[in-house]
Amino acid sequence: VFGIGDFARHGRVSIRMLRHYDAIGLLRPAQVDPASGYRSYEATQLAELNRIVALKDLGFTLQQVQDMLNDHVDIDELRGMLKLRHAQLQAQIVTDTARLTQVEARLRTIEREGQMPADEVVVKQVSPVRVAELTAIAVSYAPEHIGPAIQPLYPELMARLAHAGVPIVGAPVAYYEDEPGSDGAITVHATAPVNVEPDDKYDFEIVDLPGIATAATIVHHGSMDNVVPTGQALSQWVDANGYRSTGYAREVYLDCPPELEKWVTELQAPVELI
Amino acid sequence: VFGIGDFARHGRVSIRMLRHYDAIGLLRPAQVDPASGYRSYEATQLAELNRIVALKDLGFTLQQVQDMLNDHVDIDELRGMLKLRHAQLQAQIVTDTARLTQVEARLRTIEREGQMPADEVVVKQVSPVRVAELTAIAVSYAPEHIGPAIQPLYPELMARLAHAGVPIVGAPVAYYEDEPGSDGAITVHATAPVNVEPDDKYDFEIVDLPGIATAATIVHHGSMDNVVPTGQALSQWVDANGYRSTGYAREVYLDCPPELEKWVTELQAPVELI
DNA sequence: TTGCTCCTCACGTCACGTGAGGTGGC
DNA sequence: TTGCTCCTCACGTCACGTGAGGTGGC
Repeated sequence: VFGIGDFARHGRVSIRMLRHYDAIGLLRPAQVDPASGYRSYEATQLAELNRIVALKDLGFTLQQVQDMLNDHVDIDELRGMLKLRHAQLQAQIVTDTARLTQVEARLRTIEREGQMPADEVVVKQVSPVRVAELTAIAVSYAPEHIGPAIQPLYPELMARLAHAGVPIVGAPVAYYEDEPGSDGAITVHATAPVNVEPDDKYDFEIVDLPGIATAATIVHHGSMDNVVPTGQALSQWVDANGYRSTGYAREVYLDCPPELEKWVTELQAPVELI
Repeated sequence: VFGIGDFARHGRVSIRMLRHYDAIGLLRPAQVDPASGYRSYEATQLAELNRIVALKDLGFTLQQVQDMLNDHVDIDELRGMLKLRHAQLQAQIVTDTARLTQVEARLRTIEREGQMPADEVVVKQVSPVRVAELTAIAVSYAPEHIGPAIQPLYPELMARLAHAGVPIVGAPVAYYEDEPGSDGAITVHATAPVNVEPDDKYDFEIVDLPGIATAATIVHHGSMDNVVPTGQALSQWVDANGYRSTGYAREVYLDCPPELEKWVTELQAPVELI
């Protein structure tokens, strides 16, 4: 029979933990002195404590451990809990591995440039959105072809939306697709988020833009004429951080004041790991 | 310029997070309406928010992020923080991988036996301890040779300790080593923790038992004559959970009442991953 | 007038760590 | 009498989530 201190030492847990497990009913001492409140434990309780520690080490909460040990879960629930934990651990390892790669990329940048990278790139999820759009075709993805193709579309789209009385509910988005069957030509889509159903009466398309499960994003400041270096920074980041690009980046026009150098745009490149 | 809701949507963070970042001074809104308290953000602040999110995603605390962004850390500190994070992430991945293996082992046991394993094995660290010891030699590690070799040592050790006036400060421990230059013979050590310096006057050895960095442990109930199945359960667990045994197990005699069937012993097998 | 967006408290989370202040037996 | 072990509160942790209760402009 052990005092709480000896029992804690043998079980490699803290005294505070034993008191906590007592308080929540997870592991009650074999004896409690009624006068002093001193707890005492029996040697056989060490097996019980080991069971608790083992389950806790797998990452289960104390509540889950308690349910498992008191047979509050049947075999199928138990299997389910283990499978869930299995999936969580796999996901955790995947994201930690990605983090590790990013930390390494930052360390390399520090060694090379003597300072922290500008931290501009964030990987996030982009949700689906319904937009009104006009399209045009550019002969290539080169900026000198894209710009002239897309620029006239926006004033026209805005005018048609205004004329149809359809309000814009978010920031305009541009996106690009390969023109099928054509050699290097690009379909450019100029869009603005709306909240209406498709209708033949409109002189623009209503399209549901799918979400992007994993998008590497960067904020571009200034005129879109100077977007190329920002786009390059984005693809370099993607390459250096264990991702691969899976398509053309969307452009979200967050702020488009008359002075072109004050524009703020977000580039959203769809990517996947490794 | 965005209201807090729009800004949160574009940054894929919650409104609550923006308020929190305002409260702790991490990201202040560009404007706050003095009358209503309404916050507003500028498009360019999205780059700032992205920087915060990127560093947070690497696992840094908000305090660390704040220090980094406000240049409260120089380049060497920054490198140090990144290297520390790198090491932490590696350690995290290692332990999560071990957890994953253990969850898989449990799932296999459930499929095979229709119930949760008895959860007896725990991996923990064993700290160094100073002991008084007597030794003997057994011709092999077989239980029928070990038992007769070690059993007489304990009464003798206790008697000599009592005679020397040296108090025992913990549970007795037995450990085993290959007898060098001999074919399969084992040196058996019967020990008890003490708190004295070595001295020629003692008729027992004072030895500092080293700690065990990684020990797989199991609690054995009952006489040591029946320890074999428990030892087998332990080595099966070690094999099934991605570890490898690196030596003989220590035996810690937690409770040794006169009735042999009430003994409680902990086996501590030194192991390493994979 | 009804929605919608926004506001400020303030409690809850999870598993303990860490004092503060005090007691009982050698 | 001094250490030592043990006791019971009770606050702090970290980054928000989640109401409660209320306000201002279309």
